[in-house]
Amino acid sequence: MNIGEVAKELNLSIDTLRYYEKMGLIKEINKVNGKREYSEENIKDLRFILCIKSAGLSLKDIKKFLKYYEQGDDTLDLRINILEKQRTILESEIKEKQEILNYLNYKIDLYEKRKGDK
Amino acid sequence: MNIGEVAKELNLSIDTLRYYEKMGLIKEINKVNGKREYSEENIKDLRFILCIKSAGLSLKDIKKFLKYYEQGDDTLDLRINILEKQRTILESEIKEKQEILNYLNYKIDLYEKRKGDK
DNA sequence: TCTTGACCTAGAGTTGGCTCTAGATTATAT
DNA sequence: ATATAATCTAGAGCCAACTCTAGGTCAAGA
Repeated sequence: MNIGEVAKELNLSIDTLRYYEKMGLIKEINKVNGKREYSEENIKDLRFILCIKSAGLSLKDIKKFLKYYEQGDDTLDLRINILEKQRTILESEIKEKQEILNYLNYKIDLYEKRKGDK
Repeated sequence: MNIGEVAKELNLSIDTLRYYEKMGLIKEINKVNGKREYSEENIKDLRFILCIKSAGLSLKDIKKFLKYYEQGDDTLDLRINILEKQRTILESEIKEKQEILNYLNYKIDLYEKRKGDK
């Protein structure tokens, strides 16, 4: 599969695919006549990345996660650590946004009342 | 009040104060011997900015909001619009993060189980 | 007088995750 | 032979909201 097909298949941009490779998220793609030729395994790797990415991990954490993943089951705890750290971050982001939302609702209410008073 | 005192009082950095001024969020601060001298009104304006900022508005939206604010009660609806748009954004961010969190919990569960199996 | 510390400016750098640009190469269709 | 489309590279640009840098001014204290 060439890069354009992979991009379409995975719903990523071509630039993003090259970017992930440059960042070392995936190993260097084999090239034929200077053009990337993605193997099934490459695609599987990319799908896995998108999967952990959907847990909200940064590319940096994804890279760390993959490194541990390659090292096998001895690193399960390390991988769990990454996910739990991410959970903590997400929980506090949600809490913060919820508080902002409450405040915003309060403000909107005030404005609506003032509008009624006019 | 000089800039350092204001920064301490409002818990902002000096750079941020100058930045807000440069961005046109607040009017130009009066200078004495080339140094900013903040009036009580300047501080009140800044507090108001921080107040709407805590509703999660971008600086761009804050600026728009302030512009309407100055124009008086005729712009109440316009201001409400800004706040409601922000509410919509916040709600969908929370929802999205909640979904990511659910997925993350699911992943962590899987990993914990695998750990138990080992 | 000299040093310290707070302030000044314009403009560059930071962050993450892309996205775009310019110029080159290659394969395919006419 | 040539036009088109897809690919390649290195490196710049984008976004927001700051943050930092370099080099300069200024007033007060020892």
